[in-house]
Amino acid sequence: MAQSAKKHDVFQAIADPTRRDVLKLLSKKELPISEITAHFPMTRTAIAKHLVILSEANLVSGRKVGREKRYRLHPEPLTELKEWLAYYEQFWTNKLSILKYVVENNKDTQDDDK
Amino acid sequence: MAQSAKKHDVFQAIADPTRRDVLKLLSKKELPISEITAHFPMTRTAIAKHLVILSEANLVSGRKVGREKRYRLHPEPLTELKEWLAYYEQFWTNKLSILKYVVENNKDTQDDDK
DNA sequence: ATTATATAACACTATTTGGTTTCATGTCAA
DNA sequence: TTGACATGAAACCAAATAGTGTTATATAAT
Repeated sequence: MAQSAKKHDVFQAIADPTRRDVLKLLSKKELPISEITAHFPMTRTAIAKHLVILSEANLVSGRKVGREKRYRLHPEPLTELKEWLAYYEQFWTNKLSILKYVVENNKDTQDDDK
Repeated sequence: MAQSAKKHDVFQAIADPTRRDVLKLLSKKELPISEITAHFPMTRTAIAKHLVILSEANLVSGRKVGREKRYRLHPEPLTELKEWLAYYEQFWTNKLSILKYVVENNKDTQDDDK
């Protein structure tokens, strides 16, 4: 399957909450699809499709180990996000009210379930 | 369709290239829909829908001025993106090739480690 | 070799998305 | 008031996504 086909970019890849959670999971360690699936209320096939999208954005890659395929995180494409974001930082680095916003809306969606 | 303010989050809002371009446009100055539309190869209605999505993510707001509605940028919700991204910076701050890339493009690498 | 397991490959459906056209409403200016 | 302009809203359409289930293939262990 296409690993470099840029059908999906990093912006689309992280738009989905499930995919963000998958990335978070894989940031801890390499995992096979079945183990990833165990953390979500959906089928393995659905997770596999999410992994395809993440792969197309080059955010993850899979390597076969025996009969399972282990996926691991590739954070590099996130630099594109950071680049994009950098442009807008000029608009808040001199606005202290933003800090207030961050504190009041501290919605970090990281779940460290394992 | 009930437009609850959080139907679209910032991640979904910026997933579309057109919407990212709209944000960039509005970062220069406040603009009415018709002027925004002039920059894109699509109808005013399509742009209006994108603006609804951006509004739901609180990335833009519109105020009526006479018979036109001027939209302006609200960069604050992008901090959520920055927060999310900060978690992954740990994975490339020790990868010097990436750091080099970022530095060479004059992007500051402040880390909001959690 | 047989069997159990992990993943791949399809086929299908429902929903969402991004876009259109059409029509209605409201505002400015002559 | 009338006409031009700007927006809002609805109905509709095509394509892409996200999900399902089933079947096939490859590998590991016995």
